[in-house]
Amino acid sequence: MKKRLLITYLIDLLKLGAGDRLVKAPTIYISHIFGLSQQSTSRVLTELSDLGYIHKEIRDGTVWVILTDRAMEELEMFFKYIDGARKYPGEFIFEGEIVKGLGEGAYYMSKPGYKRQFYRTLGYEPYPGTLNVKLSEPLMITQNKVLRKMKGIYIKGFRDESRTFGSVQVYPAIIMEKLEGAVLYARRTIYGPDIIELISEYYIKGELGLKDGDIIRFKVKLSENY
Amino acid sequence: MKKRLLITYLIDLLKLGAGDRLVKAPTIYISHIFGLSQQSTSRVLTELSDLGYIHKEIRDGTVWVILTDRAMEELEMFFKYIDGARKYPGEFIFEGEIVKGLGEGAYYMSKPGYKRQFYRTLGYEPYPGTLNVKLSEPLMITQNKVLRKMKGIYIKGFRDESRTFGSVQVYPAIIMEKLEGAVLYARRTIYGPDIIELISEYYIKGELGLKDGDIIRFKVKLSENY
DNA sequence: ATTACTAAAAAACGAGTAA
DNA sequence: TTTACTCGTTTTTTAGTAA
Repeated sequence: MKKRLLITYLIDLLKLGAGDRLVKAPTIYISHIFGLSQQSTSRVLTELSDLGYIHKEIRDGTVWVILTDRAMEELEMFFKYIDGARKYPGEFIFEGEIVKGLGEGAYYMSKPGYKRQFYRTLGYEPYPGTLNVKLSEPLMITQNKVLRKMKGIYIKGFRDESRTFGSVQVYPAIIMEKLEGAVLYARRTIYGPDIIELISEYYIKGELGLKDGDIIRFKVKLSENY
Repeated sequence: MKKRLLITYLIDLLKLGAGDRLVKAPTIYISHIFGLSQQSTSRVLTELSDLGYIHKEIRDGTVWVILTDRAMEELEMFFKYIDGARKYPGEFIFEGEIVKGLGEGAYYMSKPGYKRQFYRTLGYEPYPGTLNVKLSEPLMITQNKVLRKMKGIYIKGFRDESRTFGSVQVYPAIIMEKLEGAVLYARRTIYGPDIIELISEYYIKGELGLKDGDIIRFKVKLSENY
């Protein structure tokens, strides 16, 4: 069964008070909450138990359940997601750890072919270098994959004497609620979906007093154009 | 498709910012958020549109969506439910309008066969009369159906000279955060699931300064025994 | 590039029912 | 009373593909 559906059932059980104690949960009346038949309800509870989301036992022939820590973690993540959707609709908020890049960002950012286009679309020439952020939460990684697919501001690739440079996309971002910058996605990249790259007019770490290993937060607000 | 599942998709769209403006939502990348294939995503968006939850249009070959008022109402209800589950797990909070009953409550409540048992289980003899509350929100009505099924404190039926009196169940409740009382469910009742009956040691309306037509709130905390 | 139809496979569902 | 199995039916899903 799909996880997002399982979670809605966990919410129902949480509401019954199963978050911190065993509660009586006869399938025949839980079925009214779940909106399923008694049989399907039994099946769902068994599946939740098999997946380690609930502890289920039968006393005097009726089911009692309590949510596991695993379920509570899953619920917390879901609630966090919902809170974000309610409070900051249209915003992608990221949090991750600053990691050392390979230094190749500086090389690319200094190419006039990119610099001109950045100036035209973002209003400034970026500092020659990118800041790499390592995402660890699964939610962040999904968000990164999705944002990448959305095709923000398109920066065309070009070729100089020696080689070709691929196209990139950028999304204006606010870093640590202070500094303007942008998320940068290179068409061809060596990084996986757990790394996200930032650029700005200024040297980000210096400007914000941060160093490698520090936690950094930033948000991308989706514009009307993408 | 099940409503609870539809709502999770609406939350995803809300997060994208579709709550107040048309947002670009190409099925191929929305599919990453939904956790479905491109084809299923297309089908889900079509269904959401058919059900009146989103307005969907195609510009230059890609889908743009905006949530309808109907969807926002549905989401608000869901959020309210979740907030309740998080803040008051194990509690059933009711809100409804005080309505005039048929006066038959007073007759039943004055029967010694019931009075003795109420005293033993609730610790007091109830005021001879019941307060009828009319529930209008669908969530409240569902909650009422569920609570009724849960079998709280069991009060046995009995017979006197003339007739038999059916069994009832009660759940201790706190009325308007002040007055102790109980929800009463008669085994045989003439009321539908949109009416819920309250009893208390005192005359509830008098004690709380309420009259017919006023809004009343109360909560039932599920005990460890049911 | 998209969207979304068709068709076949997979998953979920509930009635009947045993324990 | 319960729970939960079997099994036939319905619903949901995705690959392939046309537009």
